[in-house]
Amino acid sequence: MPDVKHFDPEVTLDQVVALFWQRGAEVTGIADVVQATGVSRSSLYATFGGKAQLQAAALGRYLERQSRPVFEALAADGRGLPAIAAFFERLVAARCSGVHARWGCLVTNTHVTANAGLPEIREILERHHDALRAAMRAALEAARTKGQLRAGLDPGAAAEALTLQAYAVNLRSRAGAEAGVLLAGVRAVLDGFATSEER
Amino acid sequence: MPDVKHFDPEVTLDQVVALFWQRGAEVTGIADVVQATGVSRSSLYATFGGKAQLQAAALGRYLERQSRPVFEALAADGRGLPAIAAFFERLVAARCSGVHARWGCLVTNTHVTANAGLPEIREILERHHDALRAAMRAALEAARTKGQLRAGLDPGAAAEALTLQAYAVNLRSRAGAEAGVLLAGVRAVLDGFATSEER
DNA sequence: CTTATCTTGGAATAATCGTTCCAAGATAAG
DNA sequence: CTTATCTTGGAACGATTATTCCAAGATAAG
Repeated sequence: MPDVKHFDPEVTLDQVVALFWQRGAEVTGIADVVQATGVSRSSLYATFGGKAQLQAAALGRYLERQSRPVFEALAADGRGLPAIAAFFERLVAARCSGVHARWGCLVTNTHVTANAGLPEIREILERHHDALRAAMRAALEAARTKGQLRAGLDPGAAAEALTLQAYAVNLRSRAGAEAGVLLAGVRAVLDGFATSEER
Repeated sequence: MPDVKHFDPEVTLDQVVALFWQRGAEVTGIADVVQATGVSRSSLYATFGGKAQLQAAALGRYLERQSRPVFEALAADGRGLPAIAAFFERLVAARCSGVHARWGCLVTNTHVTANAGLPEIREILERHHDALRAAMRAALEAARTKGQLRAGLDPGAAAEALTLQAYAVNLRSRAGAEAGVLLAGVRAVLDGFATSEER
């Protein structure tokens, strides 16, 4: 008997992700969301509950739609170091050019926001970090079996180092860093993990 | 003949730095500044001009008082790789424990804020980046003369990589990352730059 | 002590914040 | 087509935003 929603919450959430990603969630008001999505305040609150929950939902969706596929591709790529290099080349390209140029990464950006301390947000941040580090580690293990890694390298520490590099790329790209500079930095780290023959 | 200020602008600016650094400038209102400093709105506006300029002034002061001394110490330290290691050990300690634990770095945090695009802010961000990278490069050159670096290492790219690592340490520490994990990541990068005898 | 000049406290501004509320509209089952 | 139930548009809410304004207070020179 009841009425049904006049909009698609999935589509709306995608629009909210874009909004929070580009402008920043803290400086984006509900009025902005209403204008960008065409959905009224009432429907927004009835569907998502409030800004904090909308923010958490958008962050979770970003992780699933933007980050996770790339992480899984990296973890499944068996090439070793070339897979990691390709990951960073795609990352830098996505951060510095194209539709999302200079937007940074929503997860990285969220690290610095005021509500980063909330348990619900912190959990997603940690999930993102663990997923990326695990993917990096898988790629490093593949590199190891192919004899691409120098002796004595700790894969866990190396995976953490590469994950940190990715965060920094996201951060600096939003502030206008040049793609070439970022890639050179990444390449230096990667070369340090390789055998002298591989680099 | 005129009246003189009833407060010390230098002291006030230091208090503002602490406020913006810990809480974030975007979510800190002028009312918060008034309460924390004890200086009235009128005096604040008469002295600093407005929030945007207050923010730029605080950022500039952070760079001079917090960052610059450490950068200069790094650049002047002639030990080479141990100097860089010491820099990161102090950094991680300052970010994860003590008075400023989990505050991150004001400059790093500002990369993600909405007004990071303003020319006045962007300039300070770039100044900070150049200063840190130059200090890293100086330390790497010292390492080179001491024969600590592996053959074929590009000092510029390596300096950029280490600078990026520092940003990531700042970012992740604010979100609660463990000191040991951060140090392990840094160590992995540093080891990759060293000769097999040095690491 | 008068006076010129700056500073200060606090009220007031208009705009925006997230959120709530309710009447009007839309839906689909009976 | 009636009716029960949800959705929707939009007004309204109190709180907070950055900023402005002005009278009252404080200072130091003459």
